[in-house]
Amino acid sequence: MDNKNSISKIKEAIARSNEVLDALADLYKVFADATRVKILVALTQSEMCVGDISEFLEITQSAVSHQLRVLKTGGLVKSRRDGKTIVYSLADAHVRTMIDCGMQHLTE
Amino acid sequence: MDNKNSISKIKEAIARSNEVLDALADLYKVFADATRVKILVALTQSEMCVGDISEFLEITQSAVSHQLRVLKTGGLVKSRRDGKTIVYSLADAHVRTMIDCGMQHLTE
DNA sequence: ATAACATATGAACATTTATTCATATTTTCA
DNA sequence: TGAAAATATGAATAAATGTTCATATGTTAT
Repeated sequence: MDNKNSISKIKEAIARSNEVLDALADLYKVFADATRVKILVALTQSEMCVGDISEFLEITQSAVSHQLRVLKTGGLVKSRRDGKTIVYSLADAHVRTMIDCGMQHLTE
Repeated sequence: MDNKNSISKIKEAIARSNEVLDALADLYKVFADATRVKILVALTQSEMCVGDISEFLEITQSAVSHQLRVLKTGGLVKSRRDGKTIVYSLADAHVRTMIDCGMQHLTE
């Protein structure tokens, strides 16, 4: 059957891009947490240090620090030291695009 | 301080859109699994029944069914009955856009 | 009606994940 | 140098998640 044939073509295509699709899921995983999303959205407005984020999200400094590590490992934020504090900001413009893309889906 | 002031402005903005940001994280959650991503990408090529998906992903029919429910609850796929089988397809064009957006981030 | 087929569902289990607590590290300033 | 401040890290715990197994539901064809 023709349908059968095209399904197996798709199967091959998926198998070929298996690693990419795993990476794609991993990328979405980084966005898939309310705390991280709020951190990212906040960083679209201004760079911030850990203490500021902790304060305005009203969660412990440790929790923020752990989540920032996830975001940094995922390549979504970068950091620089400024005296005693460490200032976080979005890694690049793509992050903003990803958020906008999701928001657009929500608001249809 | 001016920085202090702008941080508290951002805090208010985040608090105001709290529910939206929770929903945004929930949306990303639906994409945040390799099995679901592969199902979605497959569906960008052609609508498919559960058995086809199960076969080409080489996972049990039950697992596929469970994941399709997550995708459907999340509003990413829709289904229609065709005789004995149930055919799944992408819910709308936004899904494709979300995937493209993620892919673009990966391939920079 | 009943057998066969396709899909859905619920319970159980293992794995992952987010947070907290305690503590380590690094920098500033007295 | 030593105390204080800001951040990072590791272990522990609770909650969420994905898969499998067994079984239920719904559809077709005999």
